[in-house]
Amino acid sequence: MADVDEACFTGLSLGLGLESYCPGNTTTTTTTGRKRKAARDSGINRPDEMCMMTLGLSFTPFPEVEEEEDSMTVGVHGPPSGLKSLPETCNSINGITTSNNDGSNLDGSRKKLRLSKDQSALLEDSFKIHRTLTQANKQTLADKLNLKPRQVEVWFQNRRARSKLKQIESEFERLKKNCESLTQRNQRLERELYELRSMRDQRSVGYASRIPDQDPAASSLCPSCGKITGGSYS
DNA sequence: AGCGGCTCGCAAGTTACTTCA
DNA sequence: GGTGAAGTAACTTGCGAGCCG
Repeated sequence: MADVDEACFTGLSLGLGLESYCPGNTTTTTTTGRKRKAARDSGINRPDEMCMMTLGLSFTPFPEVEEEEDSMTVGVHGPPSGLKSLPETCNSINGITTSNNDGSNLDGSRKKLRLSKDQSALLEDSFKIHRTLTQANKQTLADKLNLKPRQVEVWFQNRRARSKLKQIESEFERLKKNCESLTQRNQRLERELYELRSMRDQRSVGYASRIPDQDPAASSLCPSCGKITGGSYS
């Protein structure tokens, strides 16, 4: 059964006009259930819509272009480059379906939508309010933006990921600066310690015979005056 | 109450496409 | 025009939670 599911989600099998696939009628594993969900989110939630895809393959979108490969693929012989660069908010150009409902071209290549500034802005605004989506929210946004709910969902997932990445990066920068600062401080203190030890050694030359060697850790710097405290010769 | 199957949402990681220097 | 890097839409996989029989 899983094989059938797989086949139904490839452009090739659709192009061959396999019998229509009814997502709700099959007993599936968790994985295929997920695919079913993805298909539903992409707008394929009715068997008749699967049939529509097959029909969509039955014409030649750009008949003036000779086929270069065995398979009839709209992606390969697709719209003129001028059209292709237009911002597309749906999967059709001049009413001709150019991609599968899963967002990929019929030749199997992935079709990538570029969100407009307005779309991005609205999604950003929504993200600022809530980082996660409710079903209703998702549908509302999708309607507003003329996107599929699945696309809104994906955008939020990616946005959360980007947000987390930036947070990690800024945290890394903060810790790096902290580390640099502490390193500098450590170097400064080591220099001071070295100087103080030198001073102690010079002073202790005269007392060497009278005062036993002190543990450097036993003496410490007075934070207010900077002098050595705790030593017997301060 | 406990169990198994299913669905759903999410995070993490990856792929592939677009844009820009 | 070609190319590599960066950005990002879309995808895959795995996991946990909730629901239901």
